[in-house]
Amino acid sequence: MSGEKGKRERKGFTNRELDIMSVLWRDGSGTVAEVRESLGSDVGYTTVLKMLQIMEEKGAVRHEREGRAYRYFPLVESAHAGERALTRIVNKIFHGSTELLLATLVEDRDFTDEEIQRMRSILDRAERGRDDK
Amino acid sequence: MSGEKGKRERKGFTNRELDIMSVLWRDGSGTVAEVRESLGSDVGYTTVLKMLQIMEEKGAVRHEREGRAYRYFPLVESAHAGERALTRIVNKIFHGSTELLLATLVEDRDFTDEEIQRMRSILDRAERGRDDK
DNA sequence: GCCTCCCTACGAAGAGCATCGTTGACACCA
DNA sequence: TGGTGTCAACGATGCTCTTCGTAGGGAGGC
Repeated sequence: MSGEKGKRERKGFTNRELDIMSVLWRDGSGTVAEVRESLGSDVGYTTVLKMLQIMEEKGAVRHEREGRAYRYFPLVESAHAGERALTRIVNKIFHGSTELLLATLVEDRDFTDEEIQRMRSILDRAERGRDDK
Repeated sequence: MSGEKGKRERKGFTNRELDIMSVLWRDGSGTVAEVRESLGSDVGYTTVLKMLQIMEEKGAVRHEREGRAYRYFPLVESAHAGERALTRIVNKIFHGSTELLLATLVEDRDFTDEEIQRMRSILDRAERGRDDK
């Protein structure tokens, strides 16, 4: 059994954890007060602090001292979290069909010509990328 | 606003609930024994039964008698659950950018020419669909 | 010095999740 | 008719999530 990374195996974020990570990903970092502010503040200061402490234990964030306060930084990358979440959804909800996911994604959403063009480009790059291998 | 609509507000599925819904979506329906079989892992019969009973309370499934057993049917549609899950991911992880989600989705995945072509078609239809409005 | 903020640390509490043991009903059959 | 197997109902348990109250420490004002 591998000495995997001492602590907990990352299993995905809980709802609240995801709220907090979302803020850190967007802003790059945040103090407890800043994160709390961004959350919309129907949540107590010590609650946010506690969550960040637990998330640090789990290896999702780290902190640096900044004056008397701590500044928290995300350690898990959003792309990685997204990949994990998407894989789960594809498998559990769309029976492994990425196409079905894409169809659901674009349904009920409106895009501009530019957005659709950029999405086509993403598919083009994927195609070429595969060929390059 | 007396609102609150009596029943539980659907808040998304838990991990185990999603495992079970996935089986019901795939097969259309299932008895406790069938679902348990499909889950493969080492989960007890009464555990599956209990989960299904709770999910029925929450309005996610219903059951019909079949001989001495119950047959469970999904009430929530997979497309709806998928839409909800995707919205959450787009907002929390990809900052509202569907394009970023798509880029992550196709990255690290290999597709055949046919799959990519079909995904392009999905975008085409989305474009025409918008124009029709 | 002492008071008032602002910060972290600690622990507890309530709710929800996931699991299973036990019980009782019923049917089949030897 | 009594044993065996399959089923739902119910309650309990241990764990995680989320929340916050309270305590303690230091900086700055008066």
